Amino acid sequence: MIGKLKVFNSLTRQKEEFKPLTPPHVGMYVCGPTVYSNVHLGNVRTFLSFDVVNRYLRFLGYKVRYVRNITDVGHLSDTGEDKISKKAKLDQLEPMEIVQMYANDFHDVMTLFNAIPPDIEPSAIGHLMEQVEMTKKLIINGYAYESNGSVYFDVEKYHKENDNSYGILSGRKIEDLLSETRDLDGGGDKRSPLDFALWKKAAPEHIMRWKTEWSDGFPGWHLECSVMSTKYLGEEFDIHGGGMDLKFPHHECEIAQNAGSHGHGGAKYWLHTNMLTVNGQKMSKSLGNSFLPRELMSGEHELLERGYSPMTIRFFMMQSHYASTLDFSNDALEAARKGYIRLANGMRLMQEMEWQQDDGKLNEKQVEQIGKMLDNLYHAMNDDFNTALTIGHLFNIVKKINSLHTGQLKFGEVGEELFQRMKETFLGFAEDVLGLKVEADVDYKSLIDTILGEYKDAKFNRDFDRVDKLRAELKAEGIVVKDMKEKIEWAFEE
RNA sequence: GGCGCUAUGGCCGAGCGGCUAGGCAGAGGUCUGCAAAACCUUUUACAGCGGUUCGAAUCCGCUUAGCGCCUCCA
Repeated sequence: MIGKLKVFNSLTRQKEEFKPLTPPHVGMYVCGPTVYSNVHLGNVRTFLSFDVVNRYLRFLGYKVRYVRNITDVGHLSDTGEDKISKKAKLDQLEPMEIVQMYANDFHDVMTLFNAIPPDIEPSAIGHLMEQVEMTKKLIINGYAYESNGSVYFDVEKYHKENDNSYGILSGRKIEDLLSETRDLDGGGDKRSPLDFALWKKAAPEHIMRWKTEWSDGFPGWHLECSVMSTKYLGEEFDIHGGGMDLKFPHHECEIAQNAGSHGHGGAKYWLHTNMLTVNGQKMSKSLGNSFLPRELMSGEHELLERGYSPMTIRFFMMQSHYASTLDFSNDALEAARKGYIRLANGMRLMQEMEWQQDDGKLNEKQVEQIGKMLDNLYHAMNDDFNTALTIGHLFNIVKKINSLHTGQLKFGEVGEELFQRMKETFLGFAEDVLGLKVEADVDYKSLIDTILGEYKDAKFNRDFDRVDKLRAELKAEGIVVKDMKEKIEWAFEE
């Protein structure tokens, strides 16, 4: 390994050296989507950011257990209804149909963007028992109380008895919160407006409900992440990630639940990704400015001039740091598209390029320069996963690749050993770490048509050797040419 | 109102005390049957006003503009 990995820890608000609790193992939990609708690009950005974190840790040799949940219950909308059941009612479907539909969509989208799936993808409903258990434990420990069939977390009591630690993550002061809370959804059952639900009694019309000793109800949103991270990663684990907007109250409450039930706050390092913006404003479903991945790819959106491929979008996102906001615009996307083509061409050349001895003599200056460029890739990623800088360094290497390709730089000047290292490192960072791949952005149908045009000309000229050759070459690719009376057709070989 | 963040060249976007970021766009050149690509060179910067320092996009203060969280949100 070259240098040390440093991460910006939201908990301490500092960049810290990353030291796993039990190396070489790393436990990472990321808050996944609530599957009540299609994921939008903002969601995608967060998951792609953590995809790179996961990839880089593995690249460095860590054995990562990556857990990312699916929220299928407990997440309430502003009207106080469960998001899933609300959508189910609207579409006249079973809540689980909604869950399945959008979870499938989410997975499809992440696959398109070449994200590595998590090792465990637990769902909230699948862990109801555990949630009930944790709620009981919190009651026993005195940090939760039952009120009218619901169970709430006693924030102030927890705060007093645990070093005033409510607000430790988000930097909020409990007094400020108290003086400014707005009391929504008739929380008359709560002792304090700061308290949050662990278990909620279901209204009669509520479809998703389970029987417990407290009531027919459903679990609170914050609880699932505490339960599932603890179950699969332990009471203490390495990394917890999520979008900035989850920092408060969601993650703050998670810490409180963890500490309240077993004495440990959960993760050692908290990583938060920043928002994707459109014209300077946060992309969100509620603001109505969100883009669906599909819209971006097809270009069917009023703000878009054309469609962009998944890798172009991935590249575009990697060009900024995960903790900075990233603004979406046609110009930025178009620049990314061209930039990505340049990088992809470099990747393609590098994949195919093999060492060859030529008349070049080892050039100290080149060797040093290239060696430094390769080290820089590590330095950039080690610095809190700086993918933007990494890409900058990759482009510098692309110049060298192109020069080798055109012969402006001789292989001999680089030397075999460095060349092999260059190939391995360059492709390692581009493909394995950043998760970029060369996409065949070529319309194979028009390619076939071009070849068939040749075929037709050759036939017209009675150049049957050429005709036979073209037909054989296409057949080798699994395509049969069919000479019809009026035209020439093709089909996949059966 | 509280807490926090950001302002970099035509566009995007790194850097966060001295060392060419990078991409896109623009200009010139090399190469080339043409075109493209590639390579080389090059023009536009650090919101404003003060301060700290031998030296500041980079640290501190103020001003201005914008954003986020505080309420569902990745």
